[in-house]
Amino acid sequence: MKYLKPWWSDGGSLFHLTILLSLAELRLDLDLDLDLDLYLLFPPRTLLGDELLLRNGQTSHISALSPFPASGGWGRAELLHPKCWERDPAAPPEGRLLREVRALGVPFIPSIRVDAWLVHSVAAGDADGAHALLGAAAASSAGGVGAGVEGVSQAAPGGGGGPRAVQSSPLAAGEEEEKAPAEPTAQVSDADGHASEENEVLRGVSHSPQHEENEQRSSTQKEKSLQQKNEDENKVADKPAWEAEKTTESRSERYQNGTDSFFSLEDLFQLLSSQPENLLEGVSLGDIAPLPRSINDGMNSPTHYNVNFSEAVSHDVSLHEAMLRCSDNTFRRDPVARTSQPQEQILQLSSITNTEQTLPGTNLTGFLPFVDNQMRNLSQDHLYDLDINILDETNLMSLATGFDPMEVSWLLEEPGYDSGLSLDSSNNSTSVIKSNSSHSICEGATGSSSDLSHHDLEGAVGGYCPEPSKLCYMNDKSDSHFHGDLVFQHVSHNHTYHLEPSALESTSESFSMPGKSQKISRYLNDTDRNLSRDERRAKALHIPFSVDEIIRMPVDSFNSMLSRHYLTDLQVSLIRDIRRRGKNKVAAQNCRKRKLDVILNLEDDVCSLQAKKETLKREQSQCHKAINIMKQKLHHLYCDVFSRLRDDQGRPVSPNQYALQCTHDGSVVIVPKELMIPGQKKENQKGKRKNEKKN
DNA sequence: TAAAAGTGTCATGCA
DNA sequence: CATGCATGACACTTT
Repeated sequence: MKYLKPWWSDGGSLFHLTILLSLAELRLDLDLDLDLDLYLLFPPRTLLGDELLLRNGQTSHISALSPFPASGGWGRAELLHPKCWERDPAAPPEGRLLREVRALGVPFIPSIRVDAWLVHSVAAGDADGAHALLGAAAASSAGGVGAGVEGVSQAAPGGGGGPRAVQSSPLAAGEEEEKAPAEPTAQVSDADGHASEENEVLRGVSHSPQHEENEQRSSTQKEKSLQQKNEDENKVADKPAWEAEKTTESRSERYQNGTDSFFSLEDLFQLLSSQPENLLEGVSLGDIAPLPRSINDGMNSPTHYNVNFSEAVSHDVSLHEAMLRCSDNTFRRDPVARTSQPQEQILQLSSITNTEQTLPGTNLTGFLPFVDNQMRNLSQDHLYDLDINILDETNLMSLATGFDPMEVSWLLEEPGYDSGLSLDSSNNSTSVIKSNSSHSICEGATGSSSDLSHHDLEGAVGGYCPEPSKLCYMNDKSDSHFHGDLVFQHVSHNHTYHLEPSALESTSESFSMPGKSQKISRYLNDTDRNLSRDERRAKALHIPFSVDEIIRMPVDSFNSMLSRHYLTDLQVSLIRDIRRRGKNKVAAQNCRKRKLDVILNLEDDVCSLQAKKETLKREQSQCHKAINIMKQKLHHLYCDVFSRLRDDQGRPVSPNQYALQCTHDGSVVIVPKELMIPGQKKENQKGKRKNEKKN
């Protein structure tokens, strides 16, 4: 194992650590000896040439990136550990980071980058082996870097001993050192020219005289620490992981009480979380799963590794991880310098990246066996800058940040999210992803830019973290314009409903993704869960108006409001969308009410008409009855009349031969039936039949 | 678990 | 032309 010792300042260890939390692919397991200053830098996006050392042994790099902003994309801030304040009362009560971030007022997603880089890799000397590498390049401004170095290739001796090599890496490193004491500097320089050259590039100040001096110094320290470490390792070697963690914790305490202060990332997150306007609002330490004792432990075996991953991230996120490595700060901050990366290396890495893209998924479910040896060597060479002390004397904590691009960007990608902006323009940020293929680790880092943008949009504005446990990215003001544009572009092109499925997938945008809402809702805390989507969006974008206000406000007031406040295009767009949707929602509700009222009214009409019908039927039957009664009376009267009638000869008049007929003048005459009007004749006949039947 | 009801949203047309 | 409103249609959620 090779470790590059963090450089030490007069006041203690000042370890500049790079932690790039890619929302998609990066995950960091680390626990570092951090003390005085912690510089947090906010990468607007991953930079070209950034290497990703994957825990599965793969090495990747960023092959396509947007230009580095001329203004300097790296926000940089300082966070002071409370212990530092104690030592330095004059130190500001809060880190520059917080102050600067507060001053930003722009969306940012917490991320952490401390000046040096940290490498965590499973590239090993053999194909199946794995080793963990923790690298700490010195900050360019920070002076030399001690280098307790062991051969990387010795991390997993015996080939096929990956698990063992991983789990016992620190110990194994010590053993290796005892058996064949490695000369760190010599190894660095003894590496083949190619590797050395790359190391030169990557390690930057590592080869400075001061650095060499520090290396020697740190080598001594490393040997001491190795002895201590080996003792500790032997004590805890057979203990369960949790016991090992306890041991590590106690060791941490010891370090805290000792000369070397201990400052883990957990401390960092706690510190951040303790801030009133904390940047990592809601960051749950539960999501920062403790690493099993050491990175190496975490790298112990694929199985163990996976288990840790699953446990480390308590969400259903796809756990991708990688360490984003860069040579040094200068390199990282300077795009020109960055482009000076050896093209060969880039190409090689690119090829690996491309190979990686073909792999199903990136959640590192196992160690990939096909790691190219050359690549491995390259990785090893790049991993010289590792300080065993880091593993040795630090409580290795897992910063489990397995981000699934689909899930970390849930807010923006909520089904139906519509920025209200045009559909037709291309999605630049997406194109970046596509250019790198959307599923590679490399893309994960690169894509994290866009993903970060999502968070920038949704979660980070004003420091709001929609998914606190997920969002650990910080942006700084210098990046805001750059990042903001990216964000806006992304959202601008994020209309969902006419995109092809592939596009939806690539943009993590789904208009109808079954189960996604539930998935999203899982990430919402109780407060946010009660909010509507627009409310969450408004909250995410830190829109200074309530959704209700936006919707109900008269158009004049609305327009004046928009003009009065300085709002980004994105905010204005969202506000208009909110207003449009809100009004339409009310309109739809009214429409449905009206529709329901119409239906209810129609039902009432039906009921009343049915009642009326029944009434009429009853009246009809009553009329019929009355008519029949009248007819009966008429018949009786008829019969009575005829019974009294006599002809000229005194004989009774038969009603069968004669009928009574009213004349126009009102008189009644007896008419022979054959002389009767046909209608009257029939009527009389009917009456006769009825009477006969009744009789 | 399937079906119905409810809801939000979008597209479209009209005023 | 911008805006509001109404409404059908669709997808999704809730019952």
